[in-house]
Formats: sequence, structure tokens, C-alpha cells
Amino acid sequence: MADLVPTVCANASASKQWVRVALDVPLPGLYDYWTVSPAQLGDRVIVVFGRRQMIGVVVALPQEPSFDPLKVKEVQVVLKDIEPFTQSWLRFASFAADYYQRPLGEVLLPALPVPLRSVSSYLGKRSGDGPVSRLGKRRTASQQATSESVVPTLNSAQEQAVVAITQATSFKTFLLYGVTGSGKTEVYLHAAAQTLARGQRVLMLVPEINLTPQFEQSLRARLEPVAGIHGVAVLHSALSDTERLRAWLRVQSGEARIVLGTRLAIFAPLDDVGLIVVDEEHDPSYKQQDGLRYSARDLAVWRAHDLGIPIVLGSATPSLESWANVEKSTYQRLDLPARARAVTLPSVRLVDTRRLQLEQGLSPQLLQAMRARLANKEQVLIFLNRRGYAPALHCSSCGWVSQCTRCTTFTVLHRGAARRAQLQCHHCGVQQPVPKACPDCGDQDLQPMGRGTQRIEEHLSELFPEARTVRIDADSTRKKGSAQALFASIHAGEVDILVGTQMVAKGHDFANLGLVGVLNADAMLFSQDFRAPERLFAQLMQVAGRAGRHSGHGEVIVQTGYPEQAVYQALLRNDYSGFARHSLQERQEAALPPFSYQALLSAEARDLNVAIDFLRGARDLANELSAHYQTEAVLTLYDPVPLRIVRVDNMCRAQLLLESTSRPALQSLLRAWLKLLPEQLDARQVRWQLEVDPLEI
DNA sequence: TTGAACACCCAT
DNA sequence: TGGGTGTTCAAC
Repeated sequence: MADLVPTVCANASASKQWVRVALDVPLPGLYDYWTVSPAQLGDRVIVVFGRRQMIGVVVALPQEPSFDPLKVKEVQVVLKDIEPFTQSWLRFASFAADYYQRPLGEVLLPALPVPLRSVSSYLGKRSGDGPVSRLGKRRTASQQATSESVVPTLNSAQEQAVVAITQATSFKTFLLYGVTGSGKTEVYLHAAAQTLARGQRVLMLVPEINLTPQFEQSLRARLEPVAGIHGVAVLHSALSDTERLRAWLRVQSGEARIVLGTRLAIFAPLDDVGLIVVDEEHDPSYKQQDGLRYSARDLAVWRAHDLGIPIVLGSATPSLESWANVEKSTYQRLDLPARARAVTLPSVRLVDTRRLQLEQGLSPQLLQAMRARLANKEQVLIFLNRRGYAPALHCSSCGWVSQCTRCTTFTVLHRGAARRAQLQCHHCGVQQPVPKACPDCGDQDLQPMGRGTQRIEEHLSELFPEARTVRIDADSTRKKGSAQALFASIHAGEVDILVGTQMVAKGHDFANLGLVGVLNADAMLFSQDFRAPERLFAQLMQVAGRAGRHSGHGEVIVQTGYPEQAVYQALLRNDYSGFARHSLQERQEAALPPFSYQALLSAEARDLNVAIDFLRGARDLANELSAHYQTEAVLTLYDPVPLRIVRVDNMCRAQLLLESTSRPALQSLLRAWLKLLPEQLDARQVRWQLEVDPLEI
């Protein structure tokens, strides 16, 4: 840190300087302050804002303040414990703020580790010289070098992909398209190694934390020889504040050569990047669902464009947006046609449940296949996207169903420790004891309705008492580290039957898994959302890909009442491209994304009518504005509608969808609209927010 | 919109 | 007296 000596000469430092500061407040705009200590663009400062002290980022050095100079306050401290943020990083944050229509400070500050943005870590009682110098004193046990692993040779398709990626000298988006097990990771690793060898850094995004340890391990093994022992940094939200700070500083200082992380890592402060990788680019986890609602994948593409570098989006089931970009030749597709280990894909079977007598939701076909696999000492995965014991409790004599008092949903029956049952609302989190008798008619014969993972687990344990059954869902993995322990026991062969939600579908490579059974997939078919089939297909392909990755004779059984549906037929034929063609045609005919661009204004209020009225007013306002901003483009304003689950936590929710044929036109409309919305409408009783490119509608 | 500051209330 | 809760107000 010797290079952090102030760079401004002594006489200049005495003069008064204006700084424009971005603060993490939900108000639009930037705030001017003055200082006599030298402050540069990208420095952090501690300022007084209203009644509180805050850390902000200097984003401009104006000649004159844009506010009454007499009211402009002095900066309290100019923080110099890290290098100022670079122009390119600030430009990136500004783009994200503009595009998602949020104040710049709401992007910049949450992107920093907590200690770097909280005043208390600098001015607190025991803060000393701040979090960075405190970190320096307390040295970490040096990381053990991972043993070097053998670099596998690439097949010709992989080879071609690596060549294409590494030969790109400017911005170019590649869609690396290959089924599970086709060796996408090897392509990333080879391309990354070459990028590092050229002296540039690599940013690699993965969808979820629970698969980073696996991924991190193979990355470390392969890249530490090139990048150095401290050359790999991992960033995700499960890190503690200090761990996150430590990793972040290694990124910012340039020590980390490769940055691996979840969506938040897209805001990592590095610009000498030569390659960005977004693994499983279709995954919905890349979309942040609260606060700044960004898509890390979309931002990654923008960043690659801004930096003039190649970016690789990888998937077996690309998003239709990306697929359409390939068809427009905006992206270049790279195919990995075969499974790298030269094993065949699992065979898929649809079991039509309409004429079947199911036993606890399980078809005779599935049970028989399970028996065969278990006898053969193979593992079986039962996939059910529904946690808890049963989706509701039901009175068979009067028809009463357990409902949440605060939400318009059923409360879910859960079995806790020692078989203690309770009712839980999955939306507001409220927990209630299970009534002994029906609250309406007093009948004591209350029955669970439907099946969740707990109930399936219980039933399978009874059916296959000799098999070791394990459940993996949000409930069984709540404790820190328990997910990893469970996965470890599966890998160690200590588990025969695995019951799980979508948690198990992602990334894990279970060597001995022979059969995957999918229950209740139809639930996803009936969603209002136009993306539901796309999501279902991706999820089914992904969970199917867990079977037979090593043995080569994997089998997938999907139970459905609608086997003729296009999604299932495409799955049967393992035909993503056919499914994509069919879906894109439907989207085009309906002028839905990717053939249009959307924004979603949502509102919530105690009274549904208040929310709807607010949205109606907002729609009228947008209608007026559209005359000015949509000259060429076509704007569609839908009617405000209540959400499917209208009331959550006693707030009623509604939304208004805007759709435009032009992204720039939509952007300028939104900007003008958001300026006027708070003034023109009585928003006092309404909480509202705007989402650009919503993923779920 | 947030959160600090203040007023107010109630239990001890 | 102190803590918990509700209300108001300011924000370069």
C-alpha cells in the first residue's frame, strides 16, 4: 500500500474543491460538498447528509456546485485507504443505474463490501485506521496450494471453441451451447488460462453459491499454477463481511487474476479483464429480485462491450433471448455436440398419470424403475419442486383448507423435529400450530392435501426401508454447511435415494446416479407467465442431466397428465433447438420478448383498489408521454391487474406491464415517466417500484 | 424513501 | 427510570 501517498501537491491541497457525491439513499440525484483535502474522482468520502453520516463516492469534480453554495457542506473525511475507483468502473455503475432507473448511489455503494461503506467502520470507537488497515494486521493463515491436476485433452469441438474465443480481440459474444457433461467447463478453463497467460484477468460468473465450492476447487487446481496461489478470488453473498472485504481487496489491488462469483461479482472492481464467462446463462439466479433488479448476465454483456473483450455465455438450454441473438448473428454459437466422456444421454420416459392409480404420487412405472436401480446399487433422485410435508391441510367433511390469515395462500404443512407438525406460510413466513380439529366444523379428521418433499421422503423410507433416503431442500439445508455435508455424503455413496427440490438440479455431478424421477412438473405449466414453458424445459433438462453422467445408461421418468405438451415432447426427443424454434415463433406472433422490451410497475397497498387506482393513473400518464417518446416504436400499455397471489403480509399487490418494440424508446419513456410519477400521483398509501426487463410477470 | 429525533406511554 | 412504539421531518 506504499503507493497510496497523496498525489496532489501541497499548495493545491489548501484550496477549496467541489465534489459531487453519490449516496445510497432512495432519492434521485447526486449531492455536492466541498473539501480542502485533495479528493479524486472515485474516492470515497464521509459526509453529513441530513441527520446522519454516510459514506459516498465522488463521481464528479464540478467547477461550480449545482446547489446553493451557502448550503453546501464540507466533506468530513476523504478516505484514502484504497485506490479510487476507475473511470471504467464508474461508467459501468452509471450505465446500470440509468438502465434500471435507479439513483447512482444505490448501485455504487451496495456493490462495495460492508466495511468499506459503513461510517462506523471508520469513525467507530475501535475502528482505528479503518477496516483495510485492520485487515492487514490480522494476517490470514496462508491458503494451502491445491495440488496440480491433470489437464484433460480437448475434443475437437472443444478445441474449436477455445480457438474461437481466444482469437477474438475485441467485443464478441459467444454462446457456448452444449448439453450437461459436454465439457463446457473445460472450454472455460482453457480459454481462461490463455487469457491469464496474456497478462489479462478473467471474470467468471456462476448462478449459485452451493456449486461454487466444487467449481472453485477445479478452478484453483487448474489455474493456480498460472494465476498464483492468491490469484483466484471468490465473491458471493454467503461470505462474511470480512471474508468478502478480503477477497474484494485482492480483486481491486490486482492480486487476484481470476474472479469467480455469483451475480454480485459483476460489480467487482476490475477493468483489465480479457474474458468474461457466464456459466448457465439462462439461470434465473442471475436476476437480482430486490433492491436494484439487475440481470448480471445482461450487465456482463454490456461490460464486455464497454471493455472491448470477448464474453462467453454457456448453457445446455440457452435463454430464448440469447438464442434469438444467435439467429440474428449478434452472438456466435459454439457447439459442443457430444458428452465429453463419450457416454450416451439419459433416456427419457413420460408416464401419463391420467389413467393411473398413483401410490402417494408415485406411478408403478417409477417405483419399478427405482427397485431395479436400487438393486443395481445405483442412486435414485426424486425431483419435486415443493418443500414441506403437504401444500395444505384439508378437512374432508366440510372442505376447509388451511389458509394464511395475512396472505391469499394456503399454509403449508411441515414436519419439524420429533415429528412436531406446524403450518407455515411460504410467503410471509408466519408459523402456526396445527389445529386438532377443523376450525369450521370441528371434525377431527384433518388430512394433508397433496405432497411435498417431506412426505415423499417419509413414504419412500417406508417403501424402501433398506435404502438410505435423504432429502435436500431449503429446510434440510438451512444450517450453514449442512448442504455441503449432505452433498458430500451423496458423493461418498452413503445415500441411495435422494429427494429434492430444484436445489439438487444445479451443477452437481453425481457419479452413481442412474435414475431421475420427476413429480408434479405440470404445476409449472399452468403459470400465467409466458416464460413458464422455457423455465420448465430448462429445469427438466438440467435435472435430467444428473442421470447417468458416468454409467452411460441413465434414465429419466417424468410423470405428467399432459404428455402431449410441446415441452415434454421436446424433452423426450432431447430437442432444445426444436423447442426454441417453436417457442420463438410463438413469442414473435405475440410480440413478446425477445421481440419486444418490457417494464413492470408494481404497486402494493393495504387496499387493492388503492394500488389499482395508482397504476391506472400511472398508465394514463404513460399514455400521455408516449406521444412524445414513442414516435417510431409501438408502446403497449396493459391494464393494471392484481397479482395471482393478491395479498401477501396484508398488502395487496397489483402490476402494470409496459411493452415497447424499441428498447431506447422504452428507456426514454421510463425516464420521463419516473420523474413525473411521484409528483402527479398520490402515492402516499402506495409502495411502488419499477422493474426493467422483468423475468417473471 | 429512510432513519434519526422526539414525544409519549406503560410497566417496573 | 427505561425501553418500546408511533410520528414527524430533513435530506447538497
